[in-house]
Amino acid sequence: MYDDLIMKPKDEKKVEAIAAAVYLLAARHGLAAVTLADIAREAGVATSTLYVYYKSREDLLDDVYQKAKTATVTRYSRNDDPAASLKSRLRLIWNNIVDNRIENQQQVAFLEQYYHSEYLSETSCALGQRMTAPFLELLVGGQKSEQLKQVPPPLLAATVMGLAKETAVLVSRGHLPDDEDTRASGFQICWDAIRA
Amino acid sequence: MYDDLIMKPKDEKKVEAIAAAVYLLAARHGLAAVTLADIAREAGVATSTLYVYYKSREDLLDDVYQKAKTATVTRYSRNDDPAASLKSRLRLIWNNIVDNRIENQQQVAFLEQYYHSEYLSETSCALGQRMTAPFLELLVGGQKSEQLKQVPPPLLAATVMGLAKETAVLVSRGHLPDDEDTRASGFQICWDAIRA
Amino acid sequence: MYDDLIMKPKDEKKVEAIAAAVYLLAARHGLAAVTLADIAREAGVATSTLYVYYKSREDLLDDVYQKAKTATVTRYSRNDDPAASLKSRLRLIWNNIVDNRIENQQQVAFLEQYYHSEYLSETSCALGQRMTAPFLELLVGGQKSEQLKQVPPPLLAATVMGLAKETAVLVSRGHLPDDEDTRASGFQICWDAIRA
Amino acid sequence: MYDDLIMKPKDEKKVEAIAAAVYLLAARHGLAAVTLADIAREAGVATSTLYVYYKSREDLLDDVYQKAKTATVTRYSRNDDPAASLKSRLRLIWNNIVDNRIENQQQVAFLEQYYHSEYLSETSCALGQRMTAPFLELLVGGQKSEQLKQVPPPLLAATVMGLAKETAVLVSRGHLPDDEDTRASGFQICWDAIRA
DNA sequence: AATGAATGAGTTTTCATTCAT
DNA sequence: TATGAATGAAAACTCATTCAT
Repeated sequence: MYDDLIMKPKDEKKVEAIAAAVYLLAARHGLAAVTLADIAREAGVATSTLYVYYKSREDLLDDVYQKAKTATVTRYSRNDDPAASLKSRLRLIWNNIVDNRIENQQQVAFLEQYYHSEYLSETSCALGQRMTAPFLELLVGGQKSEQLKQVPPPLLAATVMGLAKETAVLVSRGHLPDDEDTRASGFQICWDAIRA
Repeated sequence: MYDDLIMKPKDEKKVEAIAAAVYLLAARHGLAAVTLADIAREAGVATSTLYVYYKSREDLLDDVYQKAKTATVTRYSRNDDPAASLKSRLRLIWNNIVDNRIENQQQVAFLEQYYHSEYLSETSCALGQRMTAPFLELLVGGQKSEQLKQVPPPLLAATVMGLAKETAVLVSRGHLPDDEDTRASGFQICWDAIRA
Repeated sequence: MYDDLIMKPKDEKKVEAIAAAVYLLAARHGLAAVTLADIAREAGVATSTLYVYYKSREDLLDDVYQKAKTATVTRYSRNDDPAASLKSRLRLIWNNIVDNRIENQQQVAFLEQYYHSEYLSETSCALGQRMTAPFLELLVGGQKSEQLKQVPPPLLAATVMGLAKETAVLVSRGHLPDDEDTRASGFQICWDAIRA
Repeated sequence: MYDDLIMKPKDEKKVEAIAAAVYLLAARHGLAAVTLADIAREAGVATSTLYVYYKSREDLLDDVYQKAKTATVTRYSRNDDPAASLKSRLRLIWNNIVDNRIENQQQVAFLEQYYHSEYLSETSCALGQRMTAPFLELLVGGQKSEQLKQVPPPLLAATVMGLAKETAVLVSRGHLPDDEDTRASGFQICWDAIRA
């Protein structure tokens, strides 16, 4: 009965309003409690309008997830200068991750909940890996120049991202101030963790 | 130990079966998709029987959360020897955290989802902080003896736990082998991260 | 997620009330216009109760169809005496069909609409053929004794059933009186149609 | 010819495409399952375009019904020669009915479902009777010349039409071959049924 | 005339919770 | 204590219809 798996997003503004509504509501009430009626109300459209853009609730959330994931990973490498030193580049990336977590709390809250709550579509799953490939290459380069520990590269990557996340969470919850000291301490920990 | 949230915990076996069902289903299908009917079926009781043990769905999940959280945190300090060196004690704790994540994946999956998806009851929230207090004290002691970095203690705690988590996730997903090398590299990273 | 294809009818009275509601509403408003809320109201239960008995609207209608079809075909051979003459037996069957159509108009109305409106489940489809087998044998017997025309037996069966239906429809619509004359004329036409 | 039910029948091709879509979809999925979106897609127009031609869904179906009904009844008397013998004329009509049912299965499927499923508009209802009037007159003529049974004329009409339908259904379903024998047997049954 | 987009008013379906036994 | 059955409230989803372009 249905032709296409994904419907054409017609009005980009509405699609973005829908995504923003999902982020907000997931962060505020928890993804499990977010209904299509909530999303529609927050996005300023009728519930049935959501079905003009998406075939089902699952489709909607999956698309929003992909949008958010792409945006997030893109922010990780913002202002990255390939000519800079390894430590400088990692500091920038680490800061980008912390910034992203703090500035886009709602998006991050949604991403983490959706990641757990439903089996991601294969497309979404592959997406994550594709985006982190350049980051892995940077780390491998650091290992070759013997600046970083000779451990499995995914462990290095997980260390950087995990530590950035922990710092950001502490800041978001008010356990740490969002200042230069926090950034300095946080990255020092990160750098000491991975350097050779 | 038991407050009024739990109504008539006569049959401990049933309570455990219910908790086990919740862990399994949350890990398999995502907590948001777990219905009381699912839990009852998996636990081998009738749906209405759940109300013999709990006042509501929220109560049930909250109790299961507290059980899991307590068990988890308890495992963190298993075999801890207060007389041992700081590094030894942290290595043991780090390994305990990794072990717990690998051996009790379903429980951990539930804990993380529940933590995100709904506002924890105050009781549950306080629980987490109470359990980690001794760990924080250990770290503060390490700072006083100048073995650890002079940064806010929560940052040290988050570092240890975050890094243990990252290692365990890589192992669980098959990206790293579950062997001595992994443990050695993982803890080396952790120790370098926090040591002065 | 679901265990059984067909749920166990728990309260036979309710199942019958549901079926009766479907017959009544299908006859009154047309099957396409019958909603689950209508059925529930007419049957004196809550809408959600329908889902205690059936997995979906389709399942419900399919089960009601099978019930009605079985009941109908059973009525066709009511009081049939295998020892009676061919003509007597056919007259009885023909009358039974006419009676059924007149007395169970609602059921018949539902059967005809459901037959058209949705692709019947294979089970339902097979049912029809199984029930008419004895009738076909009777006709074949009549051909062997050269009392009936030597034409394909399904054509004889369709003739008897089709003519009984036409008579019943004329009576139901008030175009013919429901009396002995009508029965006599009607069966005379039928007998002349098939006799050798 | 056109009343106010039809709004702007400018493009006859589109109107025909719409009707064809209705026949096809009603036969394939059942009339109850046919949505305006389905019809539009099958007819190659936008859904809202249907409202250029019709005021509502009901109007659309009613118009399509009238078209189909007229076409069908017209086919019944195709090549009818008022000068021919009664039996010849009835044989022709009987064959025309069988032909129509076999050749226009989709149209017939739609007609029967629409006839059952919704109360026909008065116009549509009257149409059916108007079309069959000449046929009734032919039968009454046959009774006057004592060639046909002295029974209520509607019974004779129903007999002829009902038997033609049954034969056609058996052929359509593959239970009978579409050959001369089938036609001969079929009409023999019909003629024996009604002749005096 | 033709249509893509939007929607209100419904429909089916789900599920936590209650209740009689 | 345990449960099968029932249900109200709310969820997802559908679709005929409207409207700006």
